[in-house]
Amino acid sequence: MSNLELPVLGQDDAAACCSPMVREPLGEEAAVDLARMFKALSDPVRLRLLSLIASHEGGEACVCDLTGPFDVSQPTISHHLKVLREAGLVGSERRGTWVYYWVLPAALARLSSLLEAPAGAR
Amino acid sequence: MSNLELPVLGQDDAAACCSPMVREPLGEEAAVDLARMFKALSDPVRLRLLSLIASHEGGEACVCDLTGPFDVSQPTISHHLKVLREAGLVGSERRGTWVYYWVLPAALARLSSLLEAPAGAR
DNA sequence: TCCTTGATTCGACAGTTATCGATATGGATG
DNA sequence: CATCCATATCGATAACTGTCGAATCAAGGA
Repeated sequence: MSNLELPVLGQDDAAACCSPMVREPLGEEAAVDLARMFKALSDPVRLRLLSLIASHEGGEACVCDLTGPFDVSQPTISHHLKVLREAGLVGSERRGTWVYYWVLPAALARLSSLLEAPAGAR
Repeated sequence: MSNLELPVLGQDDAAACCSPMVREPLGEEAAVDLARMFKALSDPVRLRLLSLIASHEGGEACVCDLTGPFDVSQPTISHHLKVLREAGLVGSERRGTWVYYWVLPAALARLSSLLEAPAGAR
C-alpha cells in the first residue's frame, strides 16, 4: 500500500535482480538517486547510528538509546537521524513519549547488491 | 544444522563471514574508515565513473574513455578519480601516453557485505 | 493548568567540497 | 630539441555540511 517505487523485493534474490554496477554503466538518473543514499552513509556518526539501530534488540531503538554513545549534542543526533530518514534508510514513529527508529532492509539490500563484484575480477 | 544464532539466516556464506553492521554496533574507528569510503561513493559523477571503469572491457579504462560521457570538465574528472583512488576503491597506472584505472573488488566487497541485511527483519 | 522530560527545529558559524579556467608535467613523435 | 596530446595540479569561488546553543513542540503527570 505504502510502497512508492520499489516492488517489495525478496531478500534472497535481491542480489540477482538488480544489476551490480560492475556489469553495466549506471544511468545518470540512478546515479543521482544512489549517491544520495551513499551520502547518508558517508558520516561516521550516521554509520554508527544505523548500526546501533539495526543491531538493537527488536530491530528498533528510541532516540534516547542513541544519544548516549556519542560525543555530539542531542540536536546533532536528531539531525543525523533526519538525514538517514530522508535518504530512505530508516523509518521512524512516535509512540507516546519516545520516538523509535528502525532500519529499512530493502534499502540496504539495494546498495549491497549494487556493490557486489564478480569473483574473478582482478 | 549448525544454525548459530539467527533462526532465519538466508544466505549462508557471504553473510556469515564479515560481520554486517546489522549484527553488532560498529566501532568508532571502523566507522571513520568506512565513512571515508562511502563518501567517495556519495557523488553521482563518481558512482558513474566507478561503474564505467568496472564494466569496461578488460576491467580497466583509460581516462580518455571516461571524460566523454560527462558534462563536467576534464580537471573535474581527474579530481573525482583522485578521490576514488585515495579512498582505496580503484587503482591506477600510467602506461605510455595514457593512464588506466581499475576497480579494487575487495574494497567493494567489504562495503557490500557490511550492508547485507538479515532476511527476516522488518 | 503548569511543569518536566524527550525530541525536533532554528540560526549561526567554521570547515569541506564540486567545479572551473589556467597552468604544469610527462611521454611520444617529428 | 620543439611540439603535441593526455592527465594532473593549482588557485579561486560558490554551495553544502556538521556542529552547537537556544527556542520550540509534544506528551505525561503533579
